[in-house]
Amino acid sequence: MTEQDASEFDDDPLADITEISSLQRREARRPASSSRIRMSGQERREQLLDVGRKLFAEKGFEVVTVEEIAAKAGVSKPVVYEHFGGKEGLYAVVVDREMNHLLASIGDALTGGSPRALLEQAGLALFDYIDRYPDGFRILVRDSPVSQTTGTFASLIVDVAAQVEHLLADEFVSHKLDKKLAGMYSQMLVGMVALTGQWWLDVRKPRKEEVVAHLVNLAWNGLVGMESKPRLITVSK
Amino acid sequence: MTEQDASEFDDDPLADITEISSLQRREARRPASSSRIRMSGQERREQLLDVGRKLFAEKGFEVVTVEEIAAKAGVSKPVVYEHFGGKEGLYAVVVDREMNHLLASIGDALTGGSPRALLEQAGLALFDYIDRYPDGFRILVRDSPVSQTTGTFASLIVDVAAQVEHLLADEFVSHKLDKKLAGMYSQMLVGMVALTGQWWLDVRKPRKEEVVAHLVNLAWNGLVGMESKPRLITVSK
DNA sequence: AGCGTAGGTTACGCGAGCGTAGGTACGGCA
DNA sequence: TGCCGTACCTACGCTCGCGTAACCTACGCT
Repeated sequence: MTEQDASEFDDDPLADITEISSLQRREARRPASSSRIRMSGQERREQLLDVGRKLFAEKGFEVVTVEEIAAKAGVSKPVVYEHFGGKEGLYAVVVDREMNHLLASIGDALTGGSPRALLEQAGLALFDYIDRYPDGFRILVRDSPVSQTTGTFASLIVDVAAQVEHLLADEFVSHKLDKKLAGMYSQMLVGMVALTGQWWLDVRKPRKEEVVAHLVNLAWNGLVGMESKPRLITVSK
Repeated sequence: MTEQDASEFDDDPLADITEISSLQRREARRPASSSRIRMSGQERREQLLDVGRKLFAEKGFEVVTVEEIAAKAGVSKPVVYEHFGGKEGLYAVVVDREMNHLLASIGDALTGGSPRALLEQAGLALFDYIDRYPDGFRILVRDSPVSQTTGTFASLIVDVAAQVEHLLADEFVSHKLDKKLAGMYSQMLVGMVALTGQWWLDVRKPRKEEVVAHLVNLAWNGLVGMESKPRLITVSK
């Protein structure tokens, strides 16, 4: 239990280095003797971001070490510090980029239409993002509801829930429903979607369009059938 | 950014010690000089569990240190090792107990009735638990969807989702719906409830019965209006 | 040829946190 | 009254991970 599993770091310093296609070509026509790869600053930066994203997604911020990141990138620690000033710096950039990726995707998808169409489009956009950048999504949901003390970073879920709350509130008032309920229902919707997304990340079984269709189905039916003062059929004990 | 906030540990070694009522009485009739408290093994064990639960809930497993736990309990590190063999040991016991608490609460509440009544009762039981043991709930949801590599411990959400899946599957077949969808819908329901629970943990604003009523309302309407082959109204781009 | 610079490297200092060895206070019991 | 066990302490060793100082080297440029 106290043991870490070994084989974390490979012996061959080249085995685990993330591939950068253009770079592979560049290195291919080199004397085979010079085994060490030299990238431009920009290339290295991008590569470190890739490596970091993957590791953070797998193990979480605290558990990942700078040495680990450097090793997987085939460089030594100071390189990481050179580019990002440390683990937090790298993490911050990773999170920021993913956040922008995601928000842009969803923002683009929200091109008018009926509320229901909006819902569908947002769902599709989200699942497209999950499909394309699973590691990013893993990171964004990981330190999300937690954040309180742990993460000094932005919390996706909280942000999204706030946005959804706004949209819902408008919809509620135009349907003569209590606006104060919007916060609660946004939590329900976001939680529903977020966990389903995490689940789909691993199973990938129904096509994402199908998942979104069911998601929308549940949410929509739930919302149109909504009562402002629902009663429980069982008496409170 | 790199700084930790100070004032983690108090100067007064007694200020932060968790109170155990029976013990306070015992100590009250002691010579005031002996400031150090001596508990029975059982008492100390329970107290350490209390302290640990609270800290784990606040900061998460990795961030909490054994010294911190010991300090807050008013003892020194070896005492913790004596009882639990380390941080992981203590954590394991905390999680195990909370898990049992919760499952017992919900299990007790599931005393037959219509499916809808079942849903309501389970919801009420869950929110009762959240209400009574907020720290426990925080811990149980924290390392839940993550688990993959990080947590060697049981994952509440996964377990619960599996249970819900079973219940749903039965219900689905009797309504001529595809049984394979049960897994997906269980994720939706569990995610919905879990995030709403976390949210309510902090705001506590609508009474829990009301929250559950809305939760059931959304879920129930969503499920009865369920289509086996929902279509998206927007064409897939 | 010489040299500046970009992209590295090795090697170390340092603090935090884990876990343990060995000793102390004290109450009950022969 | 002396012994034993239980609860608890101080003090240390060790490892790991962060961050930095100082040095290296290939390559383009004039």
